[in-house]
Amino acid sequence: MANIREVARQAGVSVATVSRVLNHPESVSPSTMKQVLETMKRLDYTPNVFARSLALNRSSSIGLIVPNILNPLYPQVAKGVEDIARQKGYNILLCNTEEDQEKERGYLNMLLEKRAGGLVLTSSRLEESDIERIRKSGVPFVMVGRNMEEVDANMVFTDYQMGGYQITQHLIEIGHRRIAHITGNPHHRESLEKRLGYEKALREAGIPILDHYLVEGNNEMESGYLGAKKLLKMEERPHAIFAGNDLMAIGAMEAIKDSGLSIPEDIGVVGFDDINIATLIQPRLTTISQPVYKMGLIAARLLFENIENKEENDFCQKIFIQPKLMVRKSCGHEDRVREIFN
Amino acid sequence: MANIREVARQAGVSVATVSRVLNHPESVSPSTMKQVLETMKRLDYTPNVFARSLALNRSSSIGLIVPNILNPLYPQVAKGVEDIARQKGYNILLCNTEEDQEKERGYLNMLLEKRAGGLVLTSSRLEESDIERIRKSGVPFVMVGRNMEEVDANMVFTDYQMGGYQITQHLIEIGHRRIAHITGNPHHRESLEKRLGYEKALREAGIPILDHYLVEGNNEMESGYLGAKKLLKMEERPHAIFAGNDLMAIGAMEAIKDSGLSIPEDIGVVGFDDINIATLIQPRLTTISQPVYKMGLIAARLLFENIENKEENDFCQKIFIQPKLMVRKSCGHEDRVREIFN
DNA sequence: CTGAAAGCGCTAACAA
DNA sequence: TTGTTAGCGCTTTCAG
Repeated sequence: MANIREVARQAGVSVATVSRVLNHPESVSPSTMKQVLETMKRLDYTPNVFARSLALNRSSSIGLIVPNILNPLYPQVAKGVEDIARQKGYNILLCNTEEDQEKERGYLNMLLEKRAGGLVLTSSRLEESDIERIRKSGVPFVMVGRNMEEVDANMVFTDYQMGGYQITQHLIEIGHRRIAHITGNPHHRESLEKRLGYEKALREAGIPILDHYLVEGNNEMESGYLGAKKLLKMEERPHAIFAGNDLMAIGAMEAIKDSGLSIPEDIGVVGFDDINIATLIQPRLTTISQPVYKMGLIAARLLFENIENKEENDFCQKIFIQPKLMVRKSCGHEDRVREIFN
Repeated sequence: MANIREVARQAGVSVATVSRVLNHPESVSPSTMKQVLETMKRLDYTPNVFARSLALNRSSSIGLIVPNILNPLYPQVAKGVEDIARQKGYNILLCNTEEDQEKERGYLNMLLEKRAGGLVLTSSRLEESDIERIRKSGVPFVMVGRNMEEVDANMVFTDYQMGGYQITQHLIEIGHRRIAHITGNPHHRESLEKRLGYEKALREAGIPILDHYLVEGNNEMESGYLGAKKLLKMEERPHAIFAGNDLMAIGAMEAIKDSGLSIPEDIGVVGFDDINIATLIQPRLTTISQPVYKMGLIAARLLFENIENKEENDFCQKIFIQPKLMVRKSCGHEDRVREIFN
């Protein structure tokens, strides 16, 4: 493979000029420019990325950290980020943490060592001190799906509390009173916020908040199944279950079906996320929609703004996305159903 | 960040020795070894990957090319590959081609330029000449989910023809006679093979193969929807539809439901892949299962064998994985149902 | 077992 | 506008 020196030699210029053609084309005269470009093409020259990265001390990769690539939410975010990154000539380093903070920290170290050009952290479990470390490293980053209020950083997220509020309120509105909630990992801010929204809606409606209607899950389908089983055993079986995400809602639906009950006649179920499966299962799942693909796009654009103008971006943006209630059939109340599919 | 020179200085040795500690520990005396290791730890030293890559002319990234990250099949493969890569200290460069050959080729070039340590190509659309180019570049690679018989390369794939045969035969066995097939992209080898299996089963059963029962799809859900719509309009409506993958099967099911028909009473539907949604929809989808996560693991292991012993691996492996028929409810014949989700 | 030194290919400051 | 040259940090011969 030809290198820059060979191009320079054959084009009859210095390596600096060749480098300039690539990096500062405005500072090269049209004629030499043409000369060099032709030689490059003739020799099928491609700059060595390692050498370039070494000299610049940064790479053209975006580190993308996701908690669980098997949750259909994240491939959508990934696609959003990737679509922008490709345009910019960057590529994606995929890091799947399996909701494990240690793993996530390990990946973070790796990405910092590899001097990723930028970072997108989705539903990150990192602590403030980790974030501080990223900032110190100078690598631009954006957080998606997590609002760390106390931290000054670029973020794109939805209003989870609002979402939890909206969907609980909807359940109340259509007549449910005994409403249970299966939370995500209770240590996660998002889970807490969804729950706060849930409680707020209950409180406003004058419905007592019952501890035993609050079941702990972990965002995986199985925990929804288990959580629902637990709820179904209760003497005062809930009228409806609000699961902290769609995966758990689907698990809950399975549990309900397995118990010989039907949805929504015997018990309503709603979720959060609006993953694509939500419209494919029966009954279709009422849920809160977040435009995840778009959030990926937005995050990536924001990231590149920071990569490209490192200096002037000392002000962080917190981009708030309004969640949207998708009323389908799993919550009951047939006449309010809006069909989504096709 | 400390560099190798600083470590060498503080440890009172040469940079070469420090490098040796990292790369050829067997050639360093225990005492200096200890000395150097301690200094490294004290200075919190991490080798600069760019410099290393530049010197070695290869990186510690695995390029992973997938046709469509939104198809739940591929995140599973990705996870398989990633799980192995992480163990080996490699990371994943994710490339999503959207089934576009040009895009795939673009990514391939990028990965070759970036001197990826290895490549995993899933359901690749590349041509023989592209494969030849990879081989020439010396970058080890493994293909997943595509069998290029004529090409000598490492491959992990399932027997698509067998799968198509098995599932069609099952449909025949339980009484269906008019069986239609919605193909994947007809230019893809896998689609062709599935179709050949379908035709073979029909032929063996003495059922005529009808051109108009062969509808062209493209592996996306919508094409399944459209394909089924087309089939439902026919005078002699098919008894069952074999869709080339689960996504299309789900699309077909939607179309059937939209037409007011029921599955499997009016018409049976079967798919291919056994993505996780298959057990979540109603009726549960009869399909052909491939252990995709495991295939990812196998492919990655094979890849690292090649990365680690570049010389001695001049023999390519073609790893054939037997597909498995998962009989559920969408094909009809209740009494043969085996439940999967518990 | 260890050290000196020559690259790996590129960028950018400095000079012209 | 262009060229010279000093790094960037590491690996690996080649000597010792």
